[in-house]
Amino acid sequence: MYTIGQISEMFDLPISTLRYYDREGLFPALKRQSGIRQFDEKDIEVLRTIECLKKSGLGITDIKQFMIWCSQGSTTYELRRQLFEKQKKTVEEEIKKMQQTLDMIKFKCWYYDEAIKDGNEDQMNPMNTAIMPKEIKAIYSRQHKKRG
Amino acid sequence: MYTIGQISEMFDLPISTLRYYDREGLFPALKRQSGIRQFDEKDIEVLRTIECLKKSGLGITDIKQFMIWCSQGSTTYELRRQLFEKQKKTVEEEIKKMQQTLDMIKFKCWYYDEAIKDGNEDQMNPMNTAIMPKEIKAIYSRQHKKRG
DNA sequence: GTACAACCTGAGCCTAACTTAAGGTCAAGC
DNA sequence: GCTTGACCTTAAGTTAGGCTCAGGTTGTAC
Repeated sequence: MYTIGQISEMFDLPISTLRYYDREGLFPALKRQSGIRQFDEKDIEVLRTIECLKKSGLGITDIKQFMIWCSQGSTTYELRRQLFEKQKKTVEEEIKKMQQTLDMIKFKCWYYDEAIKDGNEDQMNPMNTAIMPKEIKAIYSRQHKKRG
Repeated sequence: MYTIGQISEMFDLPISTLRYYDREGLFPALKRQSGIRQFDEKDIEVLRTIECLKKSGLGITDIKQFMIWCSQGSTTYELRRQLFEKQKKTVEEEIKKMQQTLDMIKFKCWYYDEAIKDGNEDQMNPMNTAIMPKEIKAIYSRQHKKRG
């Protein structure tokens, strides 16, 4: 059994955040002793899960839903599996987008290296597509509809 | 020359967002005709840049700073380059973390596949570390300090 | 029996990035 | 000459994910 202060140290999370999670219903099984929260191993597992789900981009309300499903036993396995399948796709998509953004940034680094060497960038043209390698330009232009 | 409505369609951004960006000073060179915003090619380039910087995780205030640097000409090349170098590292880090999260999610998918087959998950143990492959467990356990 | 730390609650505050509401201008079409 | 639609402004509201603070309780040490 751990107090909120011990858990706070353990996970390096502010006490206020843990209370907030509890208020939002993220610890359906958390016990109390004359008002004071008592965290056991199961609550620690729950907190680990919260951290994982948060990292994957889930919001507090979705995490709450997941915790409710957990407390409902094996009838919700399928729902929980679906949640993770969906989240898998989301994260995979996100990684792909980040990779494109990274390519863009790498181009910008190169661009400013050149600009510093040459000293001839057009003042209000922070993204000169004319000199852009075309694979970068493709990513860049994907961000808006064609005109005309 | 484009109106705010045309730009809104072009970039699939709400008009309110474009006005918000303008209010925040993200279009230092935007012109007006009797109050009405007139977007030209340069403003479109600026908006593309805004979208790119946003994707890389930059906040509005940092983007504004960048736009100010752009309007200050070649004396700020170095500052702008540094911004992108920093951002490159940030995005690379983020991709790494996302990759770990993805591994975790993949494990969860597998876990629920098994649970659905066997029907024997421990009810309040949403993350059973005992059956976790150890490379996943390592990622998972990294999230909190050791106890005892 | 009192000092002190650690806990509790509820209400309100905060930031980011928008969004909505209320009220106003202006040109075109009928 | 009035309605419609696209534009404008300022101010306030929203959502997420917390944080802070005032005021109160609990438990252990001396």
